[in-house]
Amino acid sequence: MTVKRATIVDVAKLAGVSWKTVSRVVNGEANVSAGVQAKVRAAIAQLDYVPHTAARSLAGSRAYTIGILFDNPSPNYTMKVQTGAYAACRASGYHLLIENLESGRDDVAQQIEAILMNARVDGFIVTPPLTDNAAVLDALEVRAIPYARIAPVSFPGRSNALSIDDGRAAAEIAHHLWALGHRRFGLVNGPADHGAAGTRRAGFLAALDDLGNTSPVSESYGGFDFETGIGAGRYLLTLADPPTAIFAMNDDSAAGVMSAAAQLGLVVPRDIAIAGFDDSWVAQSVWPNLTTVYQPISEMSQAAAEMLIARGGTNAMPEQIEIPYRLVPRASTQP
Amino acid sequence: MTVKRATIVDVAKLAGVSWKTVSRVVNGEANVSAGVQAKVRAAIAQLDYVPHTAARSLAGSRAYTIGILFDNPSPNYTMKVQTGAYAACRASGYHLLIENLESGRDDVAQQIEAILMNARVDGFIVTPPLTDNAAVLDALEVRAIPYARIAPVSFPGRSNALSIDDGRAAAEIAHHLWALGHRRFGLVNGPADHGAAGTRRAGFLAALDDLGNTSPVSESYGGFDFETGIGAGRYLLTLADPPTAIFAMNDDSAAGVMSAAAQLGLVVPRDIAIAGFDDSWVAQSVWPNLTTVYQPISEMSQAAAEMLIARGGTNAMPEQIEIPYRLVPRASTQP
DNA sequence: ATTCTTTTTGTCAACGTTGACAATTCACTT
DNA sequence: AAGTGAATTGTCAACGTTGACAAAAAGAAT
Repeated sequence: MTVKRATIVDVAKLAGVSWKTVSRVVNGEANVSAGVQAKVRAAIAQLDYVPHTAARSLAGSRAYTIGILFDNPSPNYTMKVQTGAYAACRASGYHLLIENLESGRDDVAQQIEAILMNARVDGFIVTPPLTDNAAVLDALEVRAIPYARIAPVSFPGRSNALSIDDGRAAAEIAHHLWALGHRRFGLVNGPADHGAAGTRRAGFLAALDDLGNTSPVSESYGGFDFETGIGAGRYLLTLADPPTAIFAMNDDSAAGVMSAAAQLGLVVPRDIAIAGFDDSWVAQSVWPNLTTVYQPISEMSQAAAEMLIARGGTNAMPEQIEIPYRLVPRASTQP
Repeated sequence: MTVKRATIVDVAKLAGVSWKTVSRVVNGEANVSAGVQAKVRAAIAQLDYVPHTAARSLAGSRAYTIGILFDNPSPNYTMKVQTGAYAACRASGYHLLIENLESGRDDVAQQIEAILMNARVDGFIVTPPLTDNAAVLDALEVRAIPYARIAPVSFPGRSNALSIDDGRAAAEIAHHLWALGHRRFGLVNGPADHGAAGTRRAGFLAALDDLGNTSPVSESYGGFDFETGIGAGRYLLTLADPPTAIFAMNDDSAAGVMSAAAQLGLVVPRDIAIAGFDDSWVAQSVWPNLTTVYQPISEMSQAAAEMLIARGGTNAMPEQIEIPYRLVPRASTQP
């Protein structure tokens, strides 16, 4: 029924060498003469040989699998993470495993336990907000499971990490709005536990100071979602002296602010300029399209996966890599 | 460094039985006396024993992994599929593997080849639009890889499948709009290759006929995305005798129509009622919130995974399961 | 009691690969 | 020509589990 797959033994027989030699070629080990290499490669191609992952990971120490540990309410974000990691895995013949931790529940410890006990993985890519969850990081380290964090905020330097310069990106937003002539600003903060939101806020405020802004910045607090964005927007826009430009810390809440503006009869960007952060899918699904900062999520994720594949199994000597972001001006802040 | 994991041998020693007996208990095989069962379970619990997936799949025939084969531009959709499948897998100790096929490229055959050659999976969950891609289905069947399709349209009965009654759901939309007093209707079609869109269209039109509708339904054509939704909406709304209610075949394009309405100075739902399909994330991210049909995507996906896990490895005797949908009336069609 | 089933438990060889180590070959020195 | 060390290739035992089959124990039928 099923076509039986060729094994390393078949290849060895065809090439006229021992299996071990084939193994060496497959794994790119040194010290195999060019002639033998060629013979083996030809045999592999002829038989369509593909190593049996389960056998490899049973015999060796690697699992040939990278895991993603996530708990992100935003499907857009999560999918981007996956896309990047997937590309890296496919390139190296690795598999991608998805593990969803629900950190809102009260059995987090058990969930981690269950996941890590079962997971046969060469490393985990950890995404926000888990990146800043000490329990998660501890659990990984106790088991000596390598991991890389994407856009972490707390515990700098604790692990392999990929990030962008949130502060400078927010500052660019400030410059952008300032250049458009705005002088009264509003801010929609993220959830308290999302550290990057804090960094963005600081960068934004510092930049305004540098620019010589004197009027106080109105701040409102919300989650990172559409719903609370509406509330925050309504609050800011009904102040006695409302801002003419609002910076929301992510796109979803920016979309909420736009909705609030519409409900109040305000036209974007004529009456109010709005900027978000992430360049997620919403940014181009609202009208007018949202000015935002492109966060290279899949690039970060891809780099994370490559890192984990390359360094084969250690948390020692963590690497920190910064990936470039990009300001994306769109209609929502047009003059 | 790493805590060595207990193996089946350790458990057997502790319980005072042979490994094979432990294996039997772990796999829930029949013919193990109650007393031995209890002893073995106690030993397993005490040692935190978890079977080694790679070893199992090497020795046995199962891979303890379910794959998702997708090529969906909508992250929301894909994430829902994953969530459902993940729940089913976790419940049975299975792993979830993600494979992304890019059917837009011209090397589809090679991609399938590469994926299926490498994939050690007990079955694939296939999502639209791949569900209706003959090359994909053929490739799976040639290799005798079990699979279940989610919301397929073409090739009915060809495989295990999970679906909703698209036609009846669209008919309910028609009834809903009719009951609100609308008599002039517009339709935004989906891409030609998306069969479910056709089914929805047919159901919608048939229902209007049944209701005694006499005025012709204006149709426009678009993709399934926001961008083309705008174009379709603008077309419909600038007709000489424009509709008072528009049904777009998915939420993204419905959001586009709403945007077009806003650009034309029309107020939803006062001037124009708009309904979508899917109850995706956008539906609640636009204002006013979108009336739509809840598509139980993660339920379908979960059922698909359970099916594949349960029937352990065959495409014979495919099962067809229908999952209930739900009309979700929201503000966009409010009187 | 004795035999015959049936149920329960055990033994052993795969499964396809890697890692440790041994053996061979090769290219230089002397 | 022999000796040396390095480069290349080979052998064999794991890895942790399942499947096929054998053995033992327990029940049922005589």
